[in-house]
Amino acid sequence: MREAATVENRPYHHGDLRRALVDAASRILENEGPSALSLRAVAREAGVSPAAPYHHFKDKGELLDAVAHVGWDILGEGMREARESAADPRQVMTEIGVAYVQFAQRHPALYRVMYDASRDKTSLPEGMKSDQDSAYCMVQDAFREAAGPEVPEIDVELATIAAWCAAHGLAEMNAFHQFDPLKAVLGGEEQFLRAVLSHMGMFPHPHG
Amino acid sequence: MREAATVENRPYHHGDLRRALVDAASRILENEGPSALSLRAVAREAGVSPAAPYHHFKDKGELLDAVAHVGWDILGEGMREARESAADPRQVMTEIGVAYVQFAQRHPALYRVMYDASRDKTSLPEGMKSDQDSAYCMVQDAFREAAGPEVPEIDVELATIAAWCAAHGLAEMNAFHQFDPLKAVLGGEEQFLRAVLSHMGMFPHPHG
DNA sequence: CAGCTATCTGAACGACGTCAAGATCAATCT
DNA sequence: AGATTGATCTTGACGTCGTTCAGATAGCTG
Repeated sequence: MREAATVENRPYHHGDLRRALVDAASRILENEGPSALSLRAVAREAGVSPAAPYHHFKDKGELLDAVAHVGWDILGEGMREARESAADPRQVMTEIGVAYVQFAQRHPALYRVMYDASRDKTSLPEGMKSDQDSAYCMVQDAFREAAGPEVPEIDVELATIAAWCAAHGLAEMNAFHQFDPLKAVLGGEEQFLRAVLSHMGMFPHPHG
Repeated sequence: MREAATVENRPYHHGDLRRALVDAASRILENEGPSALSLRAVAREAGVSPAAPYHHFKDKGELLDAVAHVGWDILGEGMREARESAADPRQVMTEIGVAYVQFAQRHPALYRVMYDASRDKTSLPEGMKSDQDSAYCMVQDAFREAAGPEVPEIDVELATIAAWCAAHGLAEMNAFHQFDPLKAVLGGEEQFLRAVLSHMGMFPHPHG
């Protein structure tokens, strides 16, 4: 019978420390922000010594990769839901975009870790490349479907990249309190997001 | 007669340490990357003790703010040049966009510092807010001019935000080696940038 | 049961951001 | 001129960090 993760009668061997560390890191990230996310703090939160994580991760970066991995999982799930909740198929892209940006807004620190993990790396770590690809392919498929077979593949590719970049940019800007006054004028976060997205070429808007 | 900045007959008082520190920080950022940018390393590079910077900056963050400040200066200059080099006024936006993304591509670490400096801050530091605003207003004016007087101001605002976010997203993605294979196919960085920008609604493209 | 290997601890190292106390020097006041 | 003041810089220290290594512990295999 396995307990939660924090602290109990602490057997010498934890049993599932790897998962516990990732959970602890996510918790710290959410509650205290990225500046509090040290390896030692994670170990502390998980109730083990500062050196324990090194038996499950090569270094701090590899832990963050694992955290990023679950981030991509959650984001992918949100995008999938958004795609299937779209009434008009012409609006699939917009709904996916909203879901994407809202994810970044709800988990700003995690979102940042996800991109930091893939930055400055010549080759992405094993699982993450495929996670990222799966989300990317979702957008690509939506474009291919909306465009029809006569549109050349290179344009589908470029449109996907354009949409991804635009969403990423909006996500970063929006997640870190820019544009706050304008949000008030437009009546809320989501209104604002949809308004901006509707000004980007690849996110069709409902009313004309 | 003032010498360069690194190391010489080192008088006890430096004379212009503040500027020397910012220069040293920029140099480290460019040559060794953001992970090497510690306060101590900056002091070392400037030839002073680790505590010396604290007489010119409240903490490390304030030094980075100063570095970001010069970054916005350089970026603003590049955007200004791009605006004036645009032949067709309908393409001003595109040229500014290219200049923006190319700046991030040439100074990836600096670009990151510029946005890190404005993140997680309830109120932006003195000079930076105005620097950022001046660049932002440049884009806004370009849109207002291109749109004409019958377009409501709120749409100009939203289009500006949309363009800014899109450019920022492309800048981040492009600066950190994603999409490398596609660049090869399209025949170079700038070709790629223009192709992606042309798929974003607010950057008009020349050929049709 | 003995031994092997994976897992975890404890202690240590160098680097970091930051601070307090003292040294040094430029400018100002008398 | 000489004394004083305030800004600038150094020295030394504190606590935290990432990381390593030798040794303790415990689950697994024979």
